Amino acid sequence: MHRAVLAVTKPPIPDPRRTLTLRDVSEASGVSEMTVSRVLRNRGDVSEATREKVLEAARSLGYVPNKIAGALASQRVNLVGVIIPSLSNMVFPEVMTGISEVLEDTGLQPVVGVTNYSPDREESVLYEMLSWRPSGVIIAGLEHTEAAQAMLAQAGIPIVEIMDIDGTPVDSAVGISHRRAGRKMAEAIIAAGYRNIAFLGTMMPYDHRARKRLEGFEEALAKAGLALVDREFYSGGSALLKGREMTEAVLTRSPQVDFLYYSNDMIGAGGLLYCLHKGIDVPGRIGLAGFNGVELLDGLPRKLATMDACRLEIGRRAAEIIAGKRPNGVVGGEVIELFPTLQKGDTIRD
Amino acid sequence: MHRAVLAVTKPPIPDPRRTLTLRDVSEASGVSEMTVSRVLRNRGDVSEATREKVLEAARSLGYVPNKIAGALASQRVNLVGVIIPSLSNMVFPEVMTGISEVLEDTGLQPVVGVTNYSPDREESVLYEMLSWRPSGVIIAGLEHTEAAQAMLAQAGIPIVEIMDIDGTPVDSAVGISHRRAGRKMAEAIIAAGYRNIAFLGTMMPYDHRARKRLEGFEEALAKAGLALVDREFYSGGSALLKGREMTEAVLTRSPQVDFLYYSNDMIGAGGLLYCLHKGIDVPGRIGLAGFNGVELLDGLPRKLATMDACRLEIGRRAAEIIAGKRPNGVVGGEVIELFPTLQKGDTIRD
DNA sequence: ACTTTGGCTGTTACCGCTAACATATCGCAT
DNA sequence: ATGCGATATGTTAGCGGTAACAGCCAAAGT
Repeated sequence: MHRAVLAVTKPPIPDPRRTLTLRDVSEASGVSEMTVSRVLRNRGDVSEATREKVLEAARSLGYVPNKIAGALASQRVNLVGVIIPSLSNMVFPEVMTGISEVLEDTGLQPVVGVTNYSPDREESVLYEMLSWRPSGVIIAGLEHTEAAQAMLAQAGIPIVEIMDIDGTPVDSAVGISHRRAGRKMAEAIIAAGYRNIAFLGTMMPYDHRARKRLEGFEEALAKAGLALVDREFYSGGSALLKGREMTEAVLTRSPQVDFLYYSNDMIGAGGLLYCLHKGIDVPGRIGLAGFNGVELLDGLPRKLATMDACRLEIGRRAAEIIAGKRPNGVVGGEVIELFPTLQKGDTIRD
Repeated sequence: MHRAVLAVTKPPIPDPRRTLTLRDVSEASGVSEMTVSRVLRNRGDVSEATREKVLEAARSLGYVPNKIAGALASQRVNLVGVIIPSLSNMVFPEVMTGISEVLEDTGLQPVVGVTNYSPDREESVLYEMLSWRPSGVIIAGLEHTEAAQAMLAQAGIPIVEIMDIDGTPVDSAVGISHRRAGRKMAEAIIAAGYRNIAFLGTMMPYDHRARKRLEGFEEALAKAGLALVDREFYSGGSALLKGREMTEAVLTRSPQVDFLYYSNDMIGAGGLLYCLHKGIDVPGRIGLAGFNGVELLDGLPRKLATMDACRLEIGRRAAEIIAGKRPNGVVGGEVIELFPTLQKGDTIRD
């Protein structure tokens, strides 16, 4: 009834607060909705005169196209889901930078989801994202819940698992081998003559990459007939402060320790500041190393030994895969391994 | 033609890679699409038996609802646009945490856009976001391009401008007065007896909040008959390192300086490390202060004076406004001022 | 003059889901 | 039985765009 009336008598006072549609622009400019659509998307041939007219109308009305409708009709969504564990350490923002850089001129747009290292949260974030039918998904790590794995496999879009390649990806993967990274660091430390080595790191049960680094590290120690002398874990709080506290704890408990291997640069920096403050000879009496190569370290009084995680490059490569910028083997399923370089800094003796 | 055929003969071998729709679940479970829809959204009465049947079917098929279609049909989108300048300093991630916390149990989901402090980029990010018809927008700062202002005003959804309240918001605002913050810091510094004060900060022409802090700061200096003795700006690079370098530059150029006011904690920390390294008496010979209250500072050898920017709280309050969790004055247009507290730390003498 | 061509614009039928309403079903008081 | 309310399920008509195709018309070809 209501509608029937409407169909005959146009609503005389169109609610000014109602959101605009193509029809409004179409009426304002005297062409069909289709033509307006074409103008606004720069698609198909439209005469210059019409184009001007339409753009002017759209501008003056303040029309913002409805991508929801557009996406539904065209079955195309210019969104790329990016699922990462955290934003509060320096590592993922840098990955994001790499992703954005590449996506910038592809018309694709990253949408970030944060999981706080929780597999369940990851699963639900993923579900939420997939329900918006993105053009691709970039997700940190190779470990996911079974359901998440299934969703990724079923999604029918390119999936890139990033950061880590020690495992089997669902589709494509870009990252480094954390096991190898741990191993290499251990080898360098041993080569420098340190023998009483301690590990200090996060306790988070789901930080698989830190775990793998430690595994690789211990593996290499074992091969040299060594074992960790001590270990200390933390969770939450200011990483810099934790590094300081843990270092004190370890050095008090195990005075024979001559090397401290940290699972990330931030706690490593805390440890370094502590040692310097205590007047400990670094790297003579004690050596230190972290992981990541965060920019922050450049400002420290002494450069912490670390290993670059190739974060920017990982972001770039992952985005390139999603954007289809590569020798198209339609199947996907590409694994790109990057190789971090060891930076000895000033905290491992030569 | 093609379609006519389809209408009669169901496609016999449904492409296994085609994405599933409600219809698939409906057929698999023998009820109407509408009932499936109801089950999956927990809306309306559905018998327990049917519910089970449907959920089982959906699960076994691996069905993921299409929110695009859902949003279009229901005219409801559970997304909140969050537009911020950067992710690579600690401040916005913390705001995000506050936002996520509150949104968590409202069914709303934050979607982040990053502008890199570029007004044009902000405008286009905003346009992009609005085209997805979010339920609300949280955007950093009060300064936007004219077009962006217009879009925000027209959008017909709650808008919250955050971080800053020195200006006129489009709708609601949650933040602190950076002018007042600068003023208060100056007053504390003067009260402590420092007289030869230098400013070290970012050069970014669009960091309006840093600018306002400096304005407030100088205002208070002027009131006490003082003026900045020196100033130094930077852009890009590792903030910690820049802080170190700038500090060296200033102290070399203006040896009479007895206080260094930094526009953020990160460069302040760099300056502090430099001074300690040089054996300068802090806060006796030279005092230092930053801004933000970042967690990082807890790990420093000495606590830098700073002023908390209430980031977490800002995020929370903004999200609450969007979520409608407050004495509903439908009009919106609420301004919430938060008051940062001065933390003198160990770098301003008593 | 009569097609042909190609540029420009309009028409139609959906995209996958949900609001609103219609209908069926059942138990139970009357 | 009859009617009624409450519960459970189905039907219809879009949401606001776009793909695909159809139509129109002036310039060009023969």
